[in-house]
Amino acid sequence: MDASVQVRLDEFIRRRGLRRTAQREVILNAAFSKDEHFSADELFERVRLTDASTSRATVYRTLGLLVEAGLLREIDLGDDQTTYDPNFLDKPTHNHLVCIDCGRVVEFEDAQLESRAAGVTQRLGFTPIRQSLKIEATCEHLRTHGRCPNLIAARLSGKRLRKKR
Amino acid sequence: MDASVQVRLDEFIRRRGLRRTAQREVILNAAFSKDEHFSADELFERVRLTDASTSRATVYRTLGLLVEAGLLREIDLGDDQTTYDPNFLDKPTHNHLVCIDCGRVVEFEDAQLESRAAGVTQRLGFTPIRQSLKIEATCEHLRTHGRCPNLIAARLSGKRLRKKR
DNA sequence: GTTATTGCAAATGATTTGCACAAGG
DNA sequence: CCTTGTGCAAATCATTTGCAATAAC
Repeated sequence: MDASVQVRLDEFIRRRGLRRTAQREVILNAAFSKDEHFSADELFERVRLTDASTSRATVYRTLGLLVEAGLLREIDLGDDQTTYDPNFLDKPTHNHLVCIDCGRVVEFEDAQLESRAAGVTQRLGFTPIRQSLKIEATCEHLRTHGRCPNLIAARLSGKRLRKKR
Repeated sequence: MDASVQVRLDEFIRRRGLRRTAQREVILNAAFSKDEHFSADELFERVRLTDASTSRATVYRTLGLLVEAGLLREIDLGDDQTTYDPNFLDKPTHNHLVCIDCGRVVEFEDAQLESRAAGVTQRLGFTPIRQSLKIEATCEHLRTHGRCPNLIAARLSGKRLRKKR
C-alpha cells in the first residue's frame, strides 16, 4: 500500500477533528492491499483475516469515510451492491469496461474522451466535476475461440455475473 | 405515447409466448406517458392514478419485462434506487449529465464521444455493446447568480437530492 | 383446460442506525 | 473528562418470491 494513502487519511481525520483508531487502520490497509475493486462485504472478509473483532458496521462506516476523504470511489458495475475502486489516486480519470460474458472489468484512461466530455459539459452550461464512462462489451476471445478464460475462472470462484439478485 | 412502443411490446410478448394483460397495458402507458426518468415506486404511483388494483409487485415484474424487451433502460444516477429511462428508443446512444447542486438530469448525444469509445473498446479486444457516460457537474447558473431555479424547485417538491438513504 | 399472471404478504439482502460501552486526545 | 468510535442487534427499504386464486389463449 502506498504510504501517501495513510497520510491523506490522517490529514482528513485531523481536519475534521476525528480520531485515529485501530479499526480504521486495518480497514485502510485491507482496502489498499490490492488494486482490485471490492464490495463492502468482500472488504469485511479481508479485514477479518487480520482482525476478527472489527465489525461489519464499522467497515461500512469507514468506507463512507474513505469515500468522503477522496481515497476511494464508488462505482457502478451493474450489479446490486456498491463497488469500491481504490485506483483513482493513481489514475484520477480512468473509466471502466465491463465484459458481459465474463464480468471482467478493464480500466482505461483516454485523454481525448475526457476533454471531449468536458467540452460538452461546458457547452451545456455546467462545470464538470467528475465523469465516468462505463462500456459494456463482449469478449472477442470468446467469440473467436469459443471460450473465455475469465468466464471459466469466474464460474469456478462462484463470482456473481452481472444483474441484480 | 408513441404507438410503436405498444407494437414492440406485443411482438416481444408473442415471441416469448407470454400474455397481454390489462396490467401490462396500464404500466406501459404510465411508463411512456412522459419522457421523464422514474423509479419503480414513482411508476407505481402513476399507475395507481389509472388503476388502483395493480400491485407494486406487478409493476416490478413488468419493469423487468420492459427492460428485457429493450423498451426501457436502467440507468444509475447515483441514488439508491434504480432509475428507468424511457428515452432510449428515440435517442439510442444518449448520455446523462447530473447536476450536483440541484439533481437535474440533462440528456445529450455526441457522436464523437460514441465512436471514440467504440474505438477504445476495439483496441482493448472487445466488441462494444452499450456505453454510458455519466457526467457529474455543478451549475454555472448557481455560481454566477447565487441561486439555481432547479434547486429551489427540487426542494419544494421534496425530491431526494443524490446520495443513499 | 393449460399455462402464464397477479396480489398478497412474507422473505431477502445490502446497508443503516440506536444504544450502551470503549477508547482517543 | 468529553466526545467520537465501535459492536451488537434490530431496523430500513428497495426489490423479490412463494403461493393460491385469476385470467389469457
